[in-house]
Amino acid sequence: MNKRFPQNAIFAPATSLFIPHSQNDFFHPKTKGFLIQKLSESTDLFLTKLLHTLTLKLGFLSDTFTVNYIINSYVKLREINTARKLFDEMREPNVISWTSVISGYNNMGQPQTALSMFEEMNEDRSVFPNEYTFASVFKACSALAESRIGKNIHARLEVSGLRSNTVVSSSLVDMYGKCNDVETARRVFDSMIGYGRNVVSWTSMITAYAQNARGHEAIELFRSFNADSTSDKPNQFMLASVISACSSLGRLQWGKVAHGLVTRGGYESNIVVATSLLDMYAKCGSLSCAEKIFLRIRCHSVISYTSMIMAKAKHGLGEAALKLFDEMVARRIKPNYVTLLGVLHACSHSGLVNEGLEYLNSMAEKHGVIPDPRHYTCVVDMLGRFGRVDEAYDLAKTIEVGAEQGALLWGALLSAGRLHGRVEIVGEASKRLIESNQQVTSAYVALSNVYAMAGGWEDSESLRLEMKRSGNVKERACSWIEIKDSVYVFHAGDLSCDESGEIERFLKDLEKRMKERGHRGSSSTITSSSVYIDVDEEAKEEMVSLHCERLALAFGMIRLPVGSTIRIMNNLRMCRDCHEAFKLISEIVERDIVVRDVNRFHCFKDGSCTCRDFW
DNA sequence: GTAGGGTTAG
Repeated sequence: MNKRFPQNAIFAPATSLFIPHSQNDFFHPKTKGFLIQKLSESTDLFLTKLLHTLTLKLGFLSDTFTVNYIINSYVKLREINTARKLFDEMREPNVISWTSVISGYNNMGQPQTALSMFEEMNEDRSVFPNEYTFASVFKACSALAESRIGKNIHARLEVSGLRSNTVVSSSLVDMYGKCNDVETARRVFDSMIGYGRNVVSWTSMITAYAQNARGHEAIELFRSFNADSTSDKPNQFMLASVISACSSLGRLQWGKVAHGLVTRGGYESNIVVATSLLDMYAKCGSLSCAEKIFLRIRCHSVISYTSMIMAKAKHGLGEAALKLFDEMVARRIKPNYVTLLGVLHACSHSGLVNEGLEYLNSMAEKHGVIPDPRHYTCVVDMLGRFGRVDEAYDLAKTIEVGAEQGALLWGALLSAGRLHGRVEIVGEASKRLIESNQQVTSAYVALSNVYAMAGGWEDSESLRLEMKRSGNVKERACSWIEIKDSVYVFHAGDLSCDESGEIERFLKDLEKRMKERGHRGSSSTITSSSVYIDVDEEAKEEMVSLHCERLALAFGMIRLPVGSTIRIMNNLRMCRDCHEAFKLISEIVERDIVVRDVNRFHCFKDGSCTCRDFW
């Protein structure tokens, strides 16, 4: 029998390492080192299995230290079941064995199992979680967005005395952020000042703000990070979050500064960063810049395609969005439910109603995405916008939804009913909305109006009183526009700006041009404020809000000639029957951006920003 | 000397 190890590829490069030559050598301490080294390097399942077998033959399977390496090798290769089996066979798993498997479940997208293992570990009594374990467990809680469990484990962490650890605390900040408890996230973040924060801690907190619609605080914190002399430089994780905050705020200037930082940091080729940039440009109104970013992405993902499809859909370019979807499928990038939402939005916002229905009916079979209530809501909205209210209602009735999504579904139908003067549908949708218990003011107002119209004045009055008692009062709607580096806010109903006469003339001109292009007028066409007489309260507010968006646009365009800085914010969106207006506006704005950006893009005083090349 | 945290579309 040949006592030597076979001279194959596994052993060949290891000349500097110990190579066993005799039976006794198998048990030489260096053999273990050799196995461990190979296990930690392995990126191949066959090799790991071979090393696993070798470990068994050499009698090292009872050695916790060595087995941990095998477990981790399987975890890296995403063979979680094999790792778990090996773990279950261990005589004395230590905290590292437990943590490795918990982390493995996290990596496989099985946070629930990760948490079950953590509970099992706590029952064991012979082994105790450490900082590594807590960090992994909070990551599982983040993935589940389950604050009840997270808080419970946080309490255990405090008792354990392991909280003064940057990694554990950062994972806590992230966990609270993902559970929408931003205040607690901030408290943990503030408490970290005693033992140090790093770029990950800051990113966790910035992300907590960015993902909870608190973009201004995200940007403010990013500024503090940059001002803090002990901080590192922002990296791709932080920049992606910051750019996302700029998108949600529609602040193009800030987004461009972040783009400059991306360029300077060398992160432009990072797919996540690039996707966040394209989304930012699209949401800040610049579809052409978004497209430039998109075309520069070398290795596309489902998210980059979905973002671009969404961008085109929101800008009223339905057919272009659908073309992009075809391209994506042809490139074998598998669409997911968000992509299909984008496709349906594209149909909805461009009047491609039959195409939209076709996508809904074939998406499961053709793309393996089963339509969920969000897709149906989108189609209900689409049918409603284009007057097919009965079909919308019939479809809505067949959909089983939870309260939150139900509010969106019936809200869409409520709008449709109101838009097309269908009192009975408004009544039904309002009732369903109120039943959903989602504090939707519009439902109370609409139902109250339905009662009033039917002569049920007492019912109407009591409903309004109930609304006031419950404090169910909607925030005042507003629109805003960024001009140079200032933001102008327009509140619904506030038509008092100095230029109102000029704006009025501009709107009339715009309306005329829309008519020339064959646009059909409707209740939400650009009009003067006088049309609001005899419109119900809620509809009036909605219309004023839409009107103000146009005021904002008009304001920017009248005040500033082409070539100066105009920026439309992300709440500029397609609304019913206004495609033509939107196209006109987009044309003007897009042209303006190009002129402006070629000449005026400065990110840094030192001139080191290469972003100019981009333009 | 083995295990841990942060990013993008909706």
